[in-house]
Amino acid sequence: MAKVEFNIACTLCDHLKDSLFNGLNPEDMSRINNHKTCIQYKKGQNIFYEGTRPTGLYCMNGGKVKVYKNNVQGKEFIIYIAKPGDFLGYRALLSEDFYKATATVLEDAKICFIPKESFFEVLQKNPVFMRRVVQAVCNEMGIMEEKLAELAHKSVRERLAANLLMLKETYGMEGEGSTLIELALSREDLASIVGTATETVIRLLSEFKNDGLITFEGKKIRVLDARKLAKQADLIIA
Amino acid sequence: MAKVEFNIACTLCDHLKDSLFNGLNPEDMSRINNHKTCIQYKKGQNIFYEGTRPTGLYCMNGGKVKVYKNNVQGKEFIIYIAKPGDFLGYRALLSEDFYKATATVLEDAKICFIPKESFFEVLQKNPVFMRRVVQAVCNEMGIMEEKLAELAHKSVRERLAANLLMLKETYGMEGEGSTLIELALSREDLASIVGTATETVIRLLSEFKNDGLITFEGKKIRVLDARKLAKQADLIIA
DNA sequence: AATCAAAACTGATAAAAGTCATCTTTTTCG
DNA sequence: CGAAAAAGATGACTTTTATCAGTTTTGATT
Repeated sequence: MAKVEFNIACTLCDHLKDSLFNGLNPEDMSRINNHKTCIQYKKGQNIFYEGTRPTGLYCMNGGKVKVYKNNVQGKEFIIYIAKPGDFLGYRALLSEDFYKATATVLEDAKICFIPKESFFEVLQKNPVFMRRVVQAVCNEMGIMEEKLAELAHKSVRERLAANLLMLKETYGMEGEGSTLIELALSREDLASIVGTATETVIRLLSEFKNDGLITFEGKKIRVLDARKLAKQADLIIA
Repeated sequence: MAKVEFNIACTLCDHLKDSLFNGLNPEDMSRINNHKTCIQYKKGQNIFYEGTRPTGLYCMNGGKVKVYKNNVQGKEFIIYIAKPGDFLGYRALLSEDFYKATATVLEDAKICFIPKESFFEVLQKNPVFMRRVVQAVCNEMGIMEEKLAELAHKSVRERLAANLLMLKETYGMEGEGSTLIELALSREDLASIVGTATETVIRLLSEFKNDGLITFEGKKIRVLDARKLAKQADLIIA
């Protein structure tokens, strides 16, 4: 499981359009580009650990990474799943804090590392970029507030349904016709997203399947009836 | 319940030292000061509503304000309780978004309103201030991640104990000897903080009281045995 | 002080979800 | 390929917590 380096110019990156780096002026772009290190990771490898200090920013070029916290009993809660174009570990970096979560590769990933100094330099010189970062962070916060309320007052069934819909939206292929969740999650990982026990997820998934709301395609899940699923999630009434 | 204006120079504000405005240069400080409007609110009044657009930033000068989301069935989840020195509503403002929560006065409050334009002007002109705001936002996010994991995997009893300790730390008087939670919360509000039913909070509180962990003083709660409470919260083992 | 409303409390019950044990299927890897 | 491990699935059982219905207490108002 050795780390393999690769290289791609940021300007040629397929995911630049989805990234916060999009629209950066050439000077700043090359500052990022010239200082980055790009590494290929295999499934199961860790990107960073809870309790350690960030030394830079990770920028996803391929694959999927889960960011999660472990509680005392070793139970995992997945805070989010990073996809290409996403930044990783910026929260701890920007608040000059330890990592409060661990990041582990879910699907073989290509990730670029930008040293703290380079990132901060661009951030300080470029108020427009700073503004966009702030906006993204605050957006993220809004989503987390939503999740908090959901976790506090929705049943596991509702949360599972809601998360399946979210996963379909976020990791489905582009275009409206996308119904397949392009992410092979284990039942255990799904449980860690929803905040419940693995057995409960298994039972509910097979109920959803029996009711024709979803099907399993290999390790992936296809949403057959998004509307009924939304009803299960209590997102639409009646 | 008419709104009553008052005025206090920012430089003379008792809570400047706890605020993100602390350390602002005189020019920026007076820009904020000259454009602010300060209003006294009574318990129960609303500061802003979920679904509306922010037009500026609120800065707490006195009292307490709860920021919460209502779910479909009308159940409330309190995201945080703002105290003097805190900013209110900056998340939606910075992400150019609607308010995703409602703010209601818990204890008669004095709140200053800074128009969007003035705030953004200072933010843009002053990268150090911007940096501090970003740091605060990211810190807040770290706390919310913690809350998410707590909500996902801890029992109601553990969460209540943890929240009582948090309330003691945050709203107790300064100094180590502070054991009284300086905030008269109804059982219903406490339930909305913990994410449970009012009856459950009532039952657990009286258990905690019987076990000598807390006492009631009027409408307030005093933490008698923080160590045992931390044990109940599963924060320390054995 | 009497009245009313809201908040606090109590008990009974039911539903939801976790845990544990076991079994089957799939995947991994020498 | 075949053994071992991991993931998935199922059943029985228990615990936790929500819900409902009702009572008591407190506080506000006239």
